[in-house]
Amino acid sequence: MGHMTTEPKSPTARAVPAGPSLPLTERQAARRRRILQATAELASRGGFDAVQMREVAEAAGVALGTLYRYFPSKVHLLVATMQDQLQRLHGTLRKRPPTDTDPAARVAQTLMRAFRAMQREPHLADAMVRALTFADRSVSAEVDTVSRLTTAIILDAMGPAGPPTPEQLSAIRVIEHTWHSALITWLSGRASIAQVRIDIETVCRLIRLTTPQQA
Amino acid sequence: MGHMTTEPKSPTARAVPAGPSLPLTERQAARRRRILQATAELASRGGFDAVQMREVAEAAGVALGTLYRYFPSKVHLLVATMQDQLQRLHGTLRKRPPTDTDPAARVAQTLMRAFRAMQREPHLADAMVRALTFADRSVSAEVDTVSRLTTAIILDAMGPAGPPTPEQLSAIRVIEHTWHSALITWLSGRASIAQVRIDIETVCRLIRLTTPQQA
DNA sequence: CGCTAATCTAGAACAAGTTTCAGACTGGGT
DNA sequence: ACCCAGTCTGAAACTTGTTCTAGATTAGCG
Repeated sequence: MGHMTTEPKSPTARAVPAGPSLPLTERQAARRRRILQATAELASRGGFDAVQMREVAEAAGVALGTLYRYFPSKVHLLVATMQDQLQRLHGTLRKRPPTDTDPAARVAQTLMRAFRAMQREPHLADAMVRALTFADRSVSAEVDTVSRLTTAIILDAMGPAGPPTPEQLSAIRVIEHTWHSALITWLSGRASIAQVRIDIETVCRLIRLTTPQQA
Repeated sequence: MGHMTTEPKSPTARAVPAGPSLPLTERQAARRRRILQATAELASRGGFDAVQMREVAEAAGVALGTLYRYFPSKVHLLVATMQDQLQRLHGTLRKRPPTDTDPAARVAQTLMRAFRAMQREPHLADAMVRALTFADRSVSAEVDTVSRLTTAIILDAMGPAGPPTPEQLSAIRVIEHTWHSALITWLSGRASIAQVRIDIETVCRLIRLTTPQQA
């Protein structure tokens, strides 16, 4: 599996960062898109194991070395894919926000919607979630981005509140923990869909604890 | 990384199961012990990546093939190590149960004690927890054992209650989710020790919700 | 003791992630 | 049009998990 000892790249080594901060050539942006699409397709077919770097490279019409220049490891690649999918989901959710009046219920509703999306592509979900929890320090930044995206989605679901209190942020972190871990147990066949729903609903009660003020 | 397509072993292939159900020779039990110890030592030194199957085999004085007969994959090996360590921890905790009167606080206290144990061996914790969350269906049974052990520890901490209600079991599942996921974020450097404590304390409030009867 | 099946060992072989390298290609600046 | 630095390609090499094989060893049994 090669090493991966988070050492800073030597001064001459370059990388192709992800953010729109760096000016990518049109061809480069296209390459990146093709890579992510190939990854999602392979993942949808067979999950984590089916995403093989050589196959991704070939499917994207790119040399193996190039793939590694864009994404320094398989885990980076899959976490980037998750960013991509999450962004898409966020957009979808914005269009049809949850209907319930209770913030806790809205969050649960939103997460269940996301969960249903994953049920439609369980292999893809497997690849992304496994990568996410397997990621080591060298992927911190990228995983953090995913976490921030998830937080944003939950905050959106909670409704048009002002700045969240520290207590609410704790609750949200715990909800995210539960979300990821419940997904894992579902993906590895140790929990049913119903059980995941119960866990999500259970943890969402924490939100109620932090917003005791009633309408 | 080879395949791992959970196929039933051919009728002639044997495996050396773990449970005390199977009568292991003394030599075999010793081999198994040596393997687990070598694993823990290597893991303590350098975490998941430092546990290399060839090295484990050599350190345990066993052939590579034998190692694979006892533990069919690296993940199996590390999950078994976690079972081992958890059992040890459970014993230790039984001796000095938490002191607080509030069940929720007792659970939090217990988990923080476990967390402190992990802080003493962060690399070992890394190896075990990463294996646990990376495990796929072929390791379900073993991971489930770990989960049951964890549940037992939490139930112990909650105190001498009768059979837990379904609601309490949900809360416990959510606590376990949070526990695993919070560990992951700590191990990958995305959360501080303080933050893990807050998350644990936050999620433990769920217990209070399920035991409203006061003393 | 001597037999047989199961187990263990040493080592080669294979698979997939990762690294490396020499040469072709591209984009911008002159 | 020409040149340079940076990029991309194709292919080989290396690492580590996993599998396979042929031959020793061991455990139990008559």
